[in-house]
Amino acid sequence: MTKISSNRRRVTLMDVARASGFSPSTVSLVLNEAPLARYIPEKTKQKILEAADRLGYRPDIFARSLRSQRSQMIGVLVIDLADPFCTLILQGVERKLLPTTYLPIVMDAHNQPAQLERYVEMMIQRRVEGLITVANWLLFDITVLEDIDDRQIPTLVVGRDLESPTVNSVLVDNEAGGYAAMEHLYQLGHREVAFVRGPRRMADSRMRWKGVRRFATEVSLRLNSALIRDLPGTMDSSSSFDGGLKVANELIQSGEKFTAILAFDDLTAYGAIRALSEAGRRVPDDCSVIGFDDVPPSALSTPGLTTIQQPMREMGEYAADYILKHLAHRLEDGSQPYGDSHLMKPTLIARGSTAPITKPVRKRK
Amino acid sequence: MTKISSNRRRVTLMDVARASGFSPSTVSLVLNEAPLARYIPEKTKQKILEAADRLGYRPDIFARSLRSQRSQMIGVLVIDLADPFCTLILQGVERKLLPTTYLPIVMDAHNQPAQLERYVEMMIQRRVEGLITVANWLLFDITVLEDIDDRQIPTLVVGRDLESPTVNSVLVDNEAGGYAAMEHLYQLGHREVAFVRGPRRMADSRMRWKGVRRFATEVSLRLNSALIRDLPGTMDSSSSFDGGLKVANELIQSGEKFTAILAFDDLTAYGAIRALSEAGRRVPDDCSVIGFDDVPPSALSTPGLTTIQQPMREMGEYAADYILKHLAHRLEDGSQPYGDSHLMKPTLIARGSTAPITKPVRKRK
DNA sequence: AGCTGATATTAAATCGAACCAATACACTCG
DNA sequence: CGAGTGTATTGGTTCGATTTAATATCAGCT
Repeated sequence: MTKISSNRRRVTLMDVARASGFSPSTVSLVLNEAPLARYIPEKTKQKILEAADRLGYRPDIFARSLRSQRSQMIGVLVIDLADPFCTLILQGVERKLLPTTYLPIVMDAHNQPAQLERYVEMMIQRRVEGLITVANWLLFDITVLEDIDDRQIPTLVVGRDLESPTVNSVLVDNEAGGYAAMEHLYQLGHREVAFVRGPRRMADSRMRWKGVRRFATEVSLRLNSALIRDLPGTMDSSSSFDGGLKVANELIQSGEKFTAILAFDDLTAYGAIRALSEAGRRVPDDCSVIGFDDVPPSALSTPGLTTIQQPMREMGEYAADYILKHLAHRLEDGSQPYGDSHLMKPTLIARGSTAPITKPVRKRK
Repeated sequence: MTKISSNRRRVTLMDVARASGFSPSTVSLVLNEAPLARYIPEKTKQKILEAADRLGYRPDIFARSLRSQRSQMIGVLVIDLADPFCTLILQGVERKLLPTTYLPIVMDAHNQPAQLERYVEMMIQRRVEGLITVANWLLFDITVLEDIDDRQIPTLVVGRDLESPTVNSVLVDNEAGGYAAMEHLYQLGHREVAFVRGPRRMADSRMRWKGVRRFATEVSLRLNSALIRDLPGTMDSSSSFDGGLKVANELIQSGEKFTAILAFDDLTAYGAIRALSEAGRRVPDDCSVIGFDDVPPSALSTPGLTTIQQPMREMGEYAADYILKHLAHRLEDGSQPYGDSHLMKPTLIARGSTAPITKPVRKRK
């Protein structure tokens, strides 16, 4: 029965030593099940364990860290906590770390690159043993991570391909996702599809588009270039709603006919839905809309949003596993397979925002 | 120009001492601007600072913590990170802590009381200097916080009134919120309002209802008891969508006439909207819906959700301030004004899900 | 008796910074 | 001239656990 001591002073290893009649060294060996404890008789061990338990001994984490030079902490740097994308990945990381002795330290850069840099500094100062960066949006300078690399801290980037030879990453197979989204619309009968692509510079957007085009080519579908638009370049996740709204409005204004919109991500899709609604076009009756990500609200809105689901929790778990693996093998094998990026399969989630094209599109003005 | 050293070995206080020609003691005094440093001439200080900078000295946080018995960490225990309510509070906390030397340590209980308990243990073990608990939903056992109190760790609960004499809290003025929501619907002309209240045992729900009734009494409006329903008791935040869907369906099935729904929170409101939609009733044309919380998706859905906004970031900031204040005065004045709960003002956010009652309600079957 | 090797335990060094008590020197003043 | 005060610096201890090297005991063997 472990008892929580309510004494004012901390219970130290020395106290346990005194109480059990052995030296601090012996107590330490026993409590840590160190190799040297193999010759210590069971009877002694019992006495020590009993004493430690009775006094409610908890090793002082400061002293232990100082001596062992280990923090037992893994930094998780997130570009924006309010972005559900980040949150879900975080939950995956946490789930994997829970049964270990490692503690995730979460820092939120609030979409500001400067914060991110400062936080990397803080992470180093706090001596994190590994670093996971969730930065789907920010196009940040890779030099920030050089310090990290310098200190032999295993690092992984989630949700973005850094195209750096020194840092590994895990992300969704954007091309497969783009392909699946286009395929879904095509199978519902849509031939005139409008596209709201992500910012030009984003690798994510380029890969998704590549998938879309690959499918179009396979079925010999010609894409109308007047229906292809990009979100503006300087964006963070929270502004993609506004971007989607604006670009969809332009599409509607253009007068080009389309029966579906394939949006860069869920928030962009919601912006498009708002624009359609304001123009008097119903979703999905008058126009289907498909997103990308499957953030939690997508299941709750009416209509539910059809989207390409990124396995975010799984990506978080992969990240944590990656770090743990490297931490475990750090001593025997220091070399990492650098520049690797692991792709995970996306899944189409069909909800209410897409529908078969049955009747001819009503034109309203 | 601060240079990041890339040497294999850490730069220690001793190194700076050797490089500057002074003793470690002197170096320590200067770098910490300790009281005793007042007699040290500027010239010496400059030399030491220069040496420290040149070598890229960073104090070892383990050693410092051990000696000073301070972790410089503040624990933030969150009932569910995926809940936007928690996320926003977290951002408030972080914003306040950013300019300080304190680091927030976030732990996510994933809606499981058992986790919460385990995490409190971990927090104590990691020696957090303060604790903020965001637990709007969970009706957890207060005994968990007893250990905390025992150790003189300043603690604050956000989003729930614990009704405990030993722990303070900050939360929104739920009664004022309920009042404002009802007032809004009334002013739009709604007289037949349906209510989806929260679980009976939740203090939040009771207070909101009190506000609703107070307004109704003031304008002599009789509430139809057939239109008053409760969400089931055993719930977490993620299931309130399903709850809202189910209860709203029951209301629709009941055949009672109503022109608006006042929901316990935003997710419940979204559940209700789904139910209405499935029954062929449009929002807000056929029925207005109002929520409570103003979680981020509420602004993005179509129609946007009218709701009572909780000042979540501000509550987070208040919490951080509270802890910082107590930490600052810990030594001179250990006594806390226990059992206090600070109320913050909610704000009505009118969006597209509520509308004036103009035409008579179409009845569809 | 002397040696080996397994068993059992501990003294002492270490991690790096903080800080109290001590020292050394230069002054001023009665 | 010795006591007192302010200025400048440092030696040495402390925080609490880990770990290496060392010591002590005893059984078994030649």
